[in-house]
Amino acid sequence: MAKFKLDEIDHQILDMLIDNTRVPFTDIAKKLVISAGTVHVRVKKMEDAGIIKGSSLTLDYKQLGYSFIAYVGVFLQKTSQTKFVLERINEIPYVTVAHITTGKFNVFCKIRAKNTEHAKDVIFMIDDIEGVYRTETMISLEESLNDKKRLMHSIFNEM
Amino acid sequence: MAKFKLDEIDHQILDMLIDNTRVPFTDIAKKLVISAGTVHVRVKKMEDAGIIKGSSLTLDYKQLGYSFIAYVGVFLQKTSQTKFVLERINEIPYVTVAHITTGKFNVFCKIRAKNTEHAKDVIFMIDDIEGVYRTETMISLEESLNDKKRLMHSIFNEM
DNA sequence: GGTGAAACTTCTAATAA
DNA sequence: TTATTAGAAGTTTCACC
Repeated sequence: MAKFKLDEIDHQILDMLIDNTRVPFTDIAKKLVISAGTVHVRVKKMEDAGIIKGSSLTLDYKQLGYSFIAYVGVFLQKTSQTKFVLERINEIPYVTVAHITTGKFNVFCKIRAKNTEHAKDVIFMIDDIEGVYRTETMISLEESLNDKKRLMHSIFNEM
Repeated sequence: MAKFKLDEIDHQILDMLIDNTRVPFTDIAKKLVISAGTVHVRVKKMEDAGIIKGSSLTLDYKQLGYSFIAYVGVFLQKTSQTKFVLERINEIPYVTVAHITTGKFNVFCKIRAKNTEHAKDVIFMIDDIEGVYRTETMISLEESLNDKKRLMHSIFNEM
């Protein structure tokens, strides 16, 4: 993970790919007035450097029947159990992301479920993990994802 | 957004694309023993139906100098201001996702910042929004993302 | 629905600058 | 480092199952 300095061309390439990973390199090349070979080399370099960790689809989970989102704060009996509990939590597929946090909770995670009934099952799974003392749930009534592009622009414009 | 029934082939296609959106359709076709044309048509159909909302790169934000993650709970003076405040919050590029929630907070969001100093600025931006009464921050010491594939498998295996 | 092949487009690696 | 190039590979359409 060597420190890697991105230049303006790299930013522009990421800028096009972050919205649509299947944009042809020839399109990127045309827009940036460079060759497709250069785009290819640069993307490869960013992949090798680990800046680009991968690519993924954005699916409509609502349409797949998963419209329930909640955050679950987890209290542990002992802080030393954090790693163990985190691992168990990450085994639950309905947990999309988990954190070790400062503040009142030891672990904090986001879950995605079908409905309240299903969410209850998921929360009980968490409650049942050895070392978990108590959980506190916060239900999302509406989620708004912010465009990754905007964060990227902020990052680039100050580098 | 017509109800759209995915079959086993669709699942397999998504399964391959979710890990790497640039997998050639010919590779998918080979693996599923169907023609590349079929893969193409099916992906297009899922895009048209909105199941596939898009594709995006996974970047290493740590390497880009953004290693700070926190969740910020927002208390409002009046619940009626929720929509307005949510919009203002979403204008901040360092906010990656925001929710309207039940429970103690009115709005709950995730932020990504360079460091504690920068996070302070971001939190102050939120505090400064008209209608925001108070915020409460929870700092992530460690984040572990769960594999999307696992949620997808759970979704598919029960449909 | 799906196929297979044709026509077209894109990728990639080697070479040259 | 970047550009060019050419052969390999991938995409997309379409006539036909």
